[in-house]
Amino acid sequence: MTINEIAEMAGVSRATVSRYLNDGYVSKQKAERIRKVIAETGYTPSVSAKLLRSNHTNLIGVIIPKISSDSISRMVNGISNVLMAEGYQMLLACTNNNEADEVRYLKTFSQNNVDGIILFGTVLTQQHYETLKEISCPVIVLTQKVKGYSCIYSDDFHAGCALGRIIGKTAKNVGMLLVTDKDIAVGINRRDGLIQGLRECNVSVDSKNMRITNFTMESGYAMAKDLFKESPDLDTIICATDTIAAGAIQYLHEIGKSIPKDVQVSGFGDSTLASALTPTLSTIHFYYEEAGKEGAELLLEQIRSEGNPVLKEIQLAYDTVIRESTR
Amino acid sequence: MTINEIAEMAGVSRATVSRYLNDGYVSKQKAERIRKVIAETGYTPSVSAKLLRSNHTNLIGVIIPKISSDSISRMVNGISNVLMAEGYQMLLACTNNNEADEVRYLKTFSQNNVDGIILFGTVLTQQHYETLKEISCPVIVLTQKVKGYSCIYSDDFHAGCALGRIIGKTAKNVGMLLVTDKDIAVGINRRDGLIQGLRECNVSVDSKNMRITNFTMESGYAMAKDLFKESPDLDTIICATDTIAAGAIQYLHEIGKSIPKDVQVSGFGDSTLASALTPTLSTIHFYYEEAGKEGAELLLEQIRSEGNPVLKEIQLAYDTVIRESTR
DNA sequence: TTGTATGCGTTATCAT
DNA sequence: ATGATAACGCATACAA
Repeated sequence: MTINEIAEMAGVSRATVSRYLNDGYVSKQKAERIRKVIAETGYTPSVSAKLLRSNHTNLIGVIIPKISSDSISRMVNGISNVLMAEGYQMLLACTNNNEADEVRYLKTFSQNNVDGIILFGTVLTQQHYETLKEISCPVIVLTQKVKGYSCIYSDDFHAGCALGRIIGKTAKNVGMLLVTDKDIAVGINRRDGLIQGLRECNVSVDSKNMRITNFTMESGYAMAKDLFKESPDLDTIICATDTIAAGAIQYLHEIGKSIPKDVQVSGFGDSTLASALTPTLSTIHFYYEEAGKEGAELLLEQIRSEGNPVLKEIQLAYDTVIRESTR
Repeated sequence: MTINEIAEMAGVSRATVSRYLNDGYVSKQKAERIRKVIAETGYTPSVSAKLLRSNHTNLIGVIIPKISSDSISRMVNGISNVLMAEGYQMLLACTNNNEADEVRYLKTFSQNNVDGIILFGTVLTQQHYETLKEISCPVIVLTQKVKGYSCIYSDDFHAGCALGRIIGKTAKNVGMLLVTDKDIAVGINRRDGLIQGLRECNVSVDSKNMRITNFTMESGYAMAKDLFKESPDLDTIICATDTIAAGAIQYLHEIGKSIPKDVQVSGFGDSTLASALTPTLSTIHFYYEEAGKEGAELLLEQIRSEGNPVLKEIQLAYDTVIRESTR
């Protein structure tokens, strides 16, 4: 079924059918004839042909570091809802934390003429910046603050402060399970916020009691073990994510430490995991779904106002969620 | 940048450039000239235009019921890896368990000329079958067995048997936390397998000790509560998914039951959750990532052999994973 | 081996 | 209000 056949069947020109489909600037009678033919044939216009002319694809590329993450899937969910509602489709690329793949997908998406890109930032290299510059469509960055681009991020620093202030009240010997400081939001901001909050309670953390994990439960377990080999008398383990905390808790169970009596533990992110753990995990709640929603809306706004780029930075709120794993 | 400009700059016809890009049926010298110009300009062919002619998009539509699920994200990961490696892109649509949306996305994808569709089946209605029939591109169904379509599914029934046989050895009063029996794989097959396995141990389950949950932790919690109000002396809770089991465990902790001494608990799926819970959860491991991989490969095979449709059913293996939550 | 000409299904411009 | 016609960027049958 093409517009030509419809036109012929309705006894009008294809231009009229096109107008019927778009402006609607058609006489009552012809409109009715066209309507009928379309209904009978079940004709739907070719998307490719339409796009060849209009030069936009209604496709949005979304690049995420991994798919099996509670926080990421919540954000993607927020994005997806907005996009679908607005008639856009979501192209999802997963890099499995491979920075080079991030750059690669950035290029692929750009070549495929997506109307916009949402990049979940983790570590942003020089490569990233160069590729971003070459890209013609709007890009917005999620979870990291990056100059020159619209971005949505959480207030990791102050969330860390808030959590640090609470935990600091009942902490003496603190160990920290962190992530690479190449990740500004999670690696640096959370750490610095926590340290600042603890300091306000006159608690300091010796750098020998800090470990870098790679975001996984296994690595949380391993580094907790390592930490206790170094300092067996730790009474507090602060983790950069809930997943890491889950690994730490596993280890503490294993060596028979009671949580929070012997050792208190905290996470970050308020994942499903956090309330399923025993004891339930004290953590920071971020409005991830909201972040995704805002991100998608911002992108759409940017797409629609082509020419005058609307650069915006949106910082989302957080809540401290105190459960059973802290004293 | 269009193929015309490249042709002009290279001093050849656009047909030659096109051939260079596709068949490669071009003389050395001209090929070199073209290569150079393309390298200089950074030209990439317009996808839309190419597709208008060739009528295929290199796009694969994937429809999933929800994104924040361990099993689903593992399968999607498997799919994604294969697709990306083969130069396809993945269009992801999430229905949030809304059956009508499933049908809607099936149509949308079809209209957008995706080359193939992977449908994560949950509940398949008459609507689904009718829409599937109208769709011209290959479709493969994941996690459910459906006649007339290629599908990949786990052996839920026998997995249930195996688990039932093990748990049956130490069970007397069994409660079950199930899901709707509209979901053949999870709702019926797992249940029937479990019951069969238990029966082999001369354990039977009273239907008054069964509850239907809606896949969530909250619902697992609520139905466990409901179950114990009915039968306070249950010594075994068998759940249709790990997530449901997590909710049940939460409730058992709350009422002070010791796991597995007082009550043993089992799940299904071997999610990350399963090893993070306290006690760690006995469950069934399914090769989800493998399922996704096989699904994507099967779809690609089907796309490439257009005309003679290759209908295949692949049933994946399972492992029983016995951890601390069972006796 | 190369170039010319045509068509893919739309939309937009221009007359009428 | 409507229809003819030209573009969009590419691939391909055919001619050379």
